[in-house]
Amino acid sequence: MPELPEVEVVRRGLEPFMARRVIERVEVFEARSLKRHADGVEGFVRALEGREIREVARRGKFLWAPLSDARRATSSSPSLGEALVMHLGMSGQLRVRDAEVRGAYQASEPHLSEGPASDPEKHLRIRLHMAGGSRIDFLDQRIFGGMHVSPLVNTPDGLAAGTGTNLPLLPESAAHIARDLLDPFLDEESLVRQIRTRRAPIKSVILDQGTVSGVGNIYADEALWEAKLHFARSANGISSRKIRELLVACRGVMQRALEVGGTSFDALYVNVDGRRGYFARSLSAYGKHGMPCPRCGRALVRVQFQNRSSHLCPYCQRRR
DNA sequence: CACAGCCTGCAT
DNA sequence: ATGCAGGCTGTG
Repeated sequence: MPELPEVEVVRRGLEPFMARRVIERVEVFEARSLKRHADGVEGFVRALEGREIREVARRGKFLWAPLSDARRATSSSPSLGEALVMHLGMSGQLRVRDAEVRGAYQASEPHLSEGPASDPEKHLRIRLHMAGGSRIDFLDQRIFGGMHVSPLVNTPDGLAAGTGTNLPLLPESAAHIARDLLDPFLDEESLVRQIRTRRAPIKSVILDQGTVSGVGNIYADEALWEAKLHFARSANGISSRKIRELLVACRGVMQRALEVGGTSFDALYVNVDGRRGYFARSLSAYGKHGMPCPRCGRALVRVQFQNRSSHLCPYCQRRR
């Protein structure tokens, strides 16, 4: 389940193969992967073929690639350009096929201890052929992710929109997404204040991408465990100090995951070479129900919360 | 703010 | 056959 660290690993992997390269040809094998694209498969292909990608940017779990302008802006409809937007959803993968990378992929294959290598063509939904011969394959088992082309709009604060870009532009379709915890322009004190105005359970608040982006179920449970907070506590009943502690835990766990290539909890998350991340072995709470809490030794539990699993230590993380 | 629905693969 | 996994959108 890709969250911020996994998406950032993918962004870094894509950059050398997409930035300042022209998209020569686009193949769409699954129209449902373009659900969020306004004018259909043909429109998507037309919007991309022959256009150059400037860079690869990320905010939270959203990736986008601003396109060099082919379409001229008119005075009646001034345009800031558009971007190819990519979201991995639950099970999306972006894989680079290139002589260089294929070598790395095959060399790494024997280290993929868990299970056989997956069929590289399975669940192939979209393929971008880049000038220079590399291919970007979008694979997605569950089709929760996808691609679309969206106009770019100004960031409300006029600052760079996210990681990998200096432009104050982000896709209209992702304009409601808040800055993430690895964003240098995140205003943390105002985030703390904003969180404390909410009455919802703290876990719901940190999973709300419009409040702070990039956190998903895995890192939410890890950070709540680290900060010794119960998921169901109302955000407005928690001290500013504790909220700050939680955000530090969130940033820390995501930073550490990023450094080792992300978390591959099951076979669904891999980087652009098809390699898994190593952070699963560092998880303290997520998926550890029945095992001793690394802090107090009592058994961790898994409970249902808002139709999702939450993992916690009932002793360290009490409601009050 | 809460919840259904989107999806497929795998476990029960 | 049924349930579970869950990021995000759209509805109430």
